[in-house]
Amino acid sequence: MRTESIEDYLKAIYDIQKEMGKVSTNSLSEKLNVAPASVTSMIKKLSLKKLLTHKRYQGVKLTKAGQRIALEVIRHHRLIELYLQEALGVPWDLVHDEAEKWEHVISEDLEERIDKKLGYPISDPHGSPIPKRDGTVIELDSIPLTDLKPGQTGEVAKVSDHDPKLLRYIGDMGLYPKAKVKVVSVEPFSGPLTINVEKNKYIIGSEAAQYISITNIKFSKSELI
Amino acid sequence: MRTESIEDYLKAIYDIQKEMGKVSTNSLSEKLNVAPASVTSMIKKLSLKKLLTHKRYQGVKLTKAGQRIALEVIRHHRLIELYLQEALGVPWDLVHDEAEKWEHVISEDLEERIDKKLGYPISDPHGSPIPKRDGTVIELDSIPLTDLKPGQTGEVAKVSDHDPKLLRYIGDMGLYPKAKVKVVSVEPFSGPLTINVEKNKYIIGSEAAQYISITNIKFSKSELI
DNA sequence: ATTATATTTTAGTTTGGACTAAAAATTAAA
DNA sequence: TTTAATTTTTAGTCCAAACTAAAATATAAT
Repeated sequence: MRTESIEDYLKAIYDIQKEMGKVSTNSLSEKLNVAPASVTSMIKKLSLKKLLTHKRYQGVKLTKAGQRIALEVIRHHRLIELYLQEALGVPWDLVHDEAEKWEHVISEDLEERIDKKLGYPISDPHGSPIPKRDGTVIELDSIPLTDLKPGQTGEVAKVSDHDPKLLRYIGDMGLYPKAKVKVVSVEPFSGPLTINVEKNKYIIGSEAAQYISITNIKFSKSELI
Repeated sequence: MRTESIEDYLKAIYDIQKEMGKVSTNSLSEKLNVAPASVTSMIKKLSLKKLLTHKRYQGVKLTKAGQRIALEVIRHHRLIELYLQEALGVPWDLVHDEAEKWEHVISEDLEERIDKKLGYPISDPHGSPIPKRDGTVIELDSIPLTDLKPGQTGEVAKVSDHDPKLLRYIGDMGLYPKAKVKVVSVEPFSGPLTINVEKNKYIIGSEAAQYISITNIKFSKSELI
């Protein structure tokens, strides 16, 4: 059977694999808010079902079948997020939590209708790509805002959607996907960054800035963007 | 806690209470597709939580608190059904199953948005009333199509949504809520009915006809409606 | 290399919600 | 009114998925 819990684990594994490469028991425990021992036993089960492989103390890796399911669920999630925003005006800091529950119960038929209504979109409100129904994804490469040097400009590729408060903060500065940013200065020792977002100047802590991914990076001589 | 299962029980109890008056262990078992023994133990739990009262061998009755939850879930369900039809074009025989799952996970906030988008509707695609957020419902009274005498006309009030195949059959005859019907003749011994639906003549078995509720019943001398 | 720390796994419980089989209570029929 | 049939409840299991506490393994530090 394919329970909600299994879907959550597979999705989490996919996410962590993407972000950090290695997927440890502990990282899953933290991401899913369950005890490490619970993760161990679920890993055992998923391994039996051939949805992942596991080398003790070396982490976990999705099989083709496991990745397939993960991407299906992620596709649900991201399509739903976008739909909630576009069709029902749900603010972007709330779409995640709503989608988190709906993603497990939507039918393929309804998903198809939503996809069509949205015009077969390729990314969600936070800039993450929406996997195709056949299980393909195009992850664009981008780097954290904190890695830009003063004078560099770029475009917001995506932002992390893990914390609504963070999203509201980011949104208030206009840092939506596609927004043009220029780094004016960076304080040392993981200090704050001074940035321009489409003409407006902001100061943002590195804590927050690391959750914003930038693409299309260039050098700009001009004062403006 | 308020689990999905608890919500399903309360909803089922409300429905049966409405349809048949008495809510027996067996009727719940049948409606929910679980063993009678399972019902007994759930009744015990719900009784402890003061969501219903129970007299052995005499059935079950929702308390105020229990009815409150039931109506909340039913409200979710019916709003979702209508939304799926109106906004996403889901055919009326499929909205029920989809809503059955979504109803348990939708937030109050999202429900409010949907309600607003639909213009605060009062009934779902099958003609059942949508409870208000404060827990009030107006159930219009109506009688089964099988109870009409030849020559009587009426208007479809609601149709049962328990079986998609039945809904498709009913829909093909145009028997949606508000449709005008005239009973031309009725065969004895629970035989088929000959009816006119907005100018078209059909023959329908009493099996199906009993699931169609009619309101606004009058006598018509004319051949037409 | 030995000790200390961190990570992961075992072992054993708990909880919710289902199940079967058998017993008890109620209602209907002879 | 005794028997038969129906309905409901007990008693005991099972399963998924979580938990805690303790043991085992791996990595880091002295």
